[in-house]
Amino acid sequence: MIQHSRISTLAASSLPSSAVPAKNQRNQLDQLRSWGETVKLERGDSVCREHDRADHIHCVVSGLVSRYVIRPDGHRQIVDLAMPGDFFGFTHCRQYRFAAEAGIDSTMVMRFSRRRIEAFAASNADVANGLRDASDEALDRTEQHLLVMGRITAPGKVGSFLIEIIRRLNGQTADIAIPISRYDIADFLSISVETVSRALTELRQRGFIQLMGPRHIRIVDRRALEEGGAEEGTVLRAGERGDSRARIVAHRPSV
Amino acid sequence: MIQHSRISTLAASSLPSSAVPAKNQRNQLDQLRSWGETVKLERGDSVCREHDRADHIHCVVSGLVSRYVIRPDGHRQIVDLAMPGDFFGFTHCRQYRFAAEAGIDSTMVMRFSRRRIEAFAASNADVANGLRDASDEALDRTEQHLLVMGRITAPGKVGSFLIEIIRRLNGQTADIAIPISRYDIADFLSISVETVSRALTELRQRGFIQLMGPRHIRIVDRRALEEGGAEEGTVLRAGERGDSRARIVAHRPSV
DNA sequence: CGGGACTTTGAAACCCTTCAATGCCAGTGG
DNA sequence: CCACTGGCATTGAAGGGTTTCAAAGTCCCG
Repeated sequence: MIQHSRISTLAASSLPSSAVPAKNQRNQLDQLRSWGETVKLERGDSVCREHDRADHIHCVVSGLVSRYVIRPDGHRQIVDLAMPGDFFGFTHCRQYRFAAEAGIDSTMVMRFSRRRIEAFAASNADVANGLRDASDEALDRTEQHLLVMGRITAPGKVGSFLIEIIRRLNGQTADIAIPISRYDIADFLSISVETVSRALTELRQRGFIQLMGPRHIRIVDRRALEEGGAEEGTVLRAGERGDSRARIVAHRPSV
Repeated sequence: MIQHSRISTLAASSLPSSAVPAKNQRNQLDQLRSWGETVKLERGDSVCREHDRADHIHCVVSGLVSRYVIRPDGHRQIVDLAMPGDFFGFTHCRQYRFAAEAGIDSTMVMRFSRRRIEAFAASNADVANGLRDASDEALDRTEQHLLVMGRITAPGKVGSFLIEIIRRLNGQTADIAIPISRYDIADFLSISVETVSRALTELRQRGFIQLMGPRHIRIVDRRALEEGGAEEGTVLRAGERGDSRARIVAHRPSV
């Protein structure tokens, strides 16, 4: 569905092969790649803070980066989960509007000086278009997040989240090794941790997913997950929805 | 806070003067502007549909454009409100992921052939960077929407929405002429129409806003609006929050 | 003047949040 | 080796906010 960025070749040397399409536009991008500094981070290590001067563009090489804000009431809201191949740090503001930190250990992040890259892009269309692609990808990603946030029920949000994660992680199998905790999921979806847990339990009880472990989930009925539970075509035993005892009677399974 | 796009000069001839910074990068952008076709739309007229082939990039000249999806259950979710100077249609997918239609009468939209503009950008760094700026602006806009969606309470969402709208519309005065209906606000915030109405009523009763008419609102206490209601520093008479009878006793007003 | 779209308000049901408690597991130090 | 600690996950119960259903009011326009 979503194609890959031209500028992905930037990090080609260190990205997993699956994330790097073989393209021929590495004209001057090779030089650009040499400009990147790669840093290795442990979970919780900061990439940048809110209100820091926005003078770098970042690219996740491996691991995971959470971008978030802390609200006045102390709540954390995660606005983006950047995974290998994802760029972040694009903005028109002088300061970053979000903090960013590694979500798991051994996260590798490449960063580029905005000043240098802008100067380069000013006269090099390839670089400029590469940046544009990366920005467009970030936009697609954010819009997808917005769609998930727009779901009304918690099982709907969590289900959409799982599908999106599996799409971005492997896209092939129905098994997910969720890279983040329940707390992270909660802050990503703006619901409470308990609700995340209950939603997963409900999805399991309805037969939509299997929980092999806290971080290991298998998608059983993708369609039902996308539709967030009791839609047309889904028949509940007792007719009520939302009750944790409700179960599927008839449904067409799909990966 | 959010700076302006280089490519804004594209529509310079028809944009309101306030939206067009005087920049010197109109080298070949003038030519590009001539490529745009401008169409005038009435409320509800379609700009593009979901799953249409994504072969145009659009720019709102005047009026307002809603971008949205219709969910399987019939719910409409608005993911973007594009206002004068805003570009939309950026995506890596071959098809648009959202429909777009005029939100008010006499909306003017400029559109550019993606094929032509891509071909031009491939060798012209100015155009490529202009497009990148426009994409970055769309990203900032979407992330802002995400922040609003992340608010927990309805008054918080509606309050943030009002502040964002006034920022994008005029940014100066405390008065807003809301360009959309309660239904649109509801679909934009993913809450029900009734809740939007009740939230506005509550914000009024608390003294945060004044309702001069359904579409005419005045911000009285911007700070309180940003913080979404009962935060520290806000003292309610009876101690409870959320009761429609609750009122502010002491608070520091600000525009 | 009636129709239709929009807005507001009420009441009941439902879902989520919050508070609380339990269980699990890995890492640590006695 | 084992108790202990801290982070994470799950579950229960109560309260509160939102949705849903219903109805009334407003405004514009044909």
